[in-house]
Amino acid sequence: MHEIAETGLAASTGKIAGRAGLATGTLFTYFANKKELLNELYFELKLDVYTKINSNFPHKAGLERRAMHVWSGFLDWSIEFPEKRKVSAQLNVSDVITCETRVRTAEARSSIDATLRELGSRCALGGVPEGFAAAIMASLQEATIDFIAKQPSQREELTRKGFQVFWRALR
Amino acid sequence: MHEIAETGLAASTGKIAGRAGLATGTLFTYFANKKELLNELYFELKLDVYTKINSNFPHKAGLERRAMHVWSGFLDWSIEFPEKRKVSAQLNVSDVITCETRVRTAEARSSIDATLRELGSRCALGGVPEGFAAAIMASLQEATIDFIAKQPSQREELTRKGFQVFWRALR
Amino acid sequence: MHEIAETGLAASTGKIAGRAGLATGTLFTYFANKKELLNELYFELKLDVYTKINSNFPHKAGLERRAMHVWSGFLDWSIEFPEKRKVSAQLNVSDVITCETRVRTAEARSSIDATLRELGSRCALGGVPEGFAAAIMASLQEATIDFIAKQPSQREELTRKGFQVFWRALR
Amino acid sequence: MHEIAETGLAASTGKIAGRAGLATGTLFTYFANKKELLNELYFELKLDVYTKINSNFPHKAGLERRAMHVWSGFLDWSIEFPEKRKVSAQLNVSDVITCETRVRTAEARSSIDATLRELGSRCALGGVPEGFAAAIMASLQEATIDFIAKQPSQREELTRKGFQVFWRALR
DNA sequence: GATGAATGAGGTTTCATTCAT
DNA sequence: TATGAATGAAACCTCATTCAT
Repeated sequence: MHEIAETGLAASTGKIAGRAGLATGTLFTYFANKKELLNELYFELKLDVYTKINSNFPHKAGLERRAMHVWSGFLDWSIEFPEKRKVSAQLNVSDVITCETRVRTAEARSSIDATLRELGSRCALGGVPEGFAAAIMASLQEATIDFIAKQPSQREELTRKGFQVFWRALR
Repeated sequence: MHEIAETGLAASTGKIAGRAGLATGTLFTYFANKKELLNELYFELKLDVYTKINSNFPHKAGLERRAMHVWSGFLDWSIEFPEKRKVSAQLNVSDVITCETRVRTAEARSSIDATLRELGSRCALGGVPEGFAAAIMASLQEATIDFIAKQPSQREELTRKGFQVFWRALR
Repeated sequence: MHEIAETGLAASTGKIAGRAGLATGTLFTYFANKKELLNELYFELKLDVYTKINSNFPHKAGLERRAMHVWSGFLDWSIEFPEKRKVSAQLNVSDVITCETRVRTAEARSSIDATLRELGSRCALGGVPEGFAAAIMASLQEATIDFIAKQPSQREELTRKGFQVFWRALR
Repeated sequence: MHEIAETGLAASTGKIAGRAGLATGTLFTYFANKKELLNELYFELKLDVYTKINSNFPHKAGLERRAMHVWSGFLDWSIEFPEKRKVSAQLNVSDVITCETRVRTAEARSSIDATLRELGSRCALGGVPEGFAAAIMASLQEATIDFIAKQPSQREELTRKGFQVFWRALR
């Protein structure tokens, strides 16, 4: 992850192995090839956020509180581990992530998905396609994080304002 | 652009030259190196949307009408020229676009920026940082386009709903 | 042998070990290196045919009968164990078989060599170099086996005709 | 060819390029990959013998003279260019030669094939499968060449005796 | 004796860029 | 200005062999 955060997805397998304290060839006793390594890394990173968000999820709270939990859970993680977020985002837009990996990560979302689905179905706009609410949250989060990265001092305020944008939009 | 849309940014200079009806070496009489070529391409693509949006801009209309113009201008362009949007997006997240290019593209935004700045300053949320409204619009557009790509028949409705999300959020 | 028959001499030591139910490293407690393993395999295979041919050798029969015994002994073995023949042939043309191994295999030929030497010395052509008759038999056998492989139904006839070619040539 | 004659088919593309006075990469402007290079080499070598044999072919002579022409044509070439023969033989038993290449080489045999087919059909043994005579000649040539390589002084005699073996066998 | 993770040299192939024509 | 063969560094990956357990 460190190597990719610095060099991008084009980071060579040799360098990646070196960073991990391994010889070039040793890498391939753990991963069949580079693509598999990247998919595994993506899965690990996604699992990391999802686990964090799921861990103290306010299952019994109202929709807004739950939505806010998802919102700030992802934002906090992104700010606490900027490398993780950066690499995760790069992998996400790349074309190396297979369908199987996407399915595997989706399976780990559980409560997050339930909340977003509920939001979508009770949306003020009337019927929106499955996943629209989730996509909007994700896109707004990306925008918000970029701003927090530029102005870390306003983190709290931007986190709140970003969520307001999201909440007002859908409710 | 065609070559990159098909192959990604890793498209070789040789193939790119071939597509353009040029010999490998001739490419480098027009561009000093690949990075410059990609930056120029990005600039051209951005100029393309911005010119289109600016061309019939309703300067005298109210804020909502102007915002809607920007919103649908970008969406229409994305749907009419999917390759342009795809390549533009790929270049945008890559690390080849230089600071200079970003400045150059920003300069071509004129009326668009004015509208979005106005929206930001008159935002219902109270003070938001410079550029926040623009970033939110861009991120919501990305999300909306992805959905339209999946369900082209609902293009009109999704365009409208997406804008509602945006408008309700900020006003 | 199985692994090499399928993959060729480039079969990796790891795969070979796996086929034999051994761990990668264990292979090297039995053979110092890959070359030694291949030489040993070649020797075993040659010993296998030679033992078979020698086992029921008609020592007291006439020259033609003895020659025919050698001829069909090798052909039968090749057809009964196609993998053995294939691997043996591959090793034979490769450059991994050492001089020592060739000597060791030659030593196991005993009666076969005696017969072929006799054939050479009583050859209708007058003096031919030591080993010429043996080489001719071997080469004709290769050709014959290739044809039997293509047309298994004519095995008997081709075996007979091949021997006729051989016998008429030298007598 | 020189590199492969010395090192075998495992000769690295880098070394092959170096021998030809080219940089590693330049090789791949002439051949798409190593396999194609080897196939092309095989074809060239085969074309070389066939052209030589066909060039002064005694079309009007009797069967024996024509057969002898083919026989000694190949033997002379093998002895004059031992590297060509060695590499050609190695390629022939390897599994890199494609079906297409085999067809292409076959097309260049013309008069040679006609002679061998005639020999097969007028064979003293009665019906033999298509190609049997050709296979027998090839195998006997291999054996003969190996002996000439060991005893170059007896080249003429061995060439003659080898052909006698062949002729007596089939007629 | 058996194990298998670790090693790193070496293999093939790609590609941005140059430069003589 | 146009060409495209030539370049060689660098990429990914394999594999014979070692050695601590």
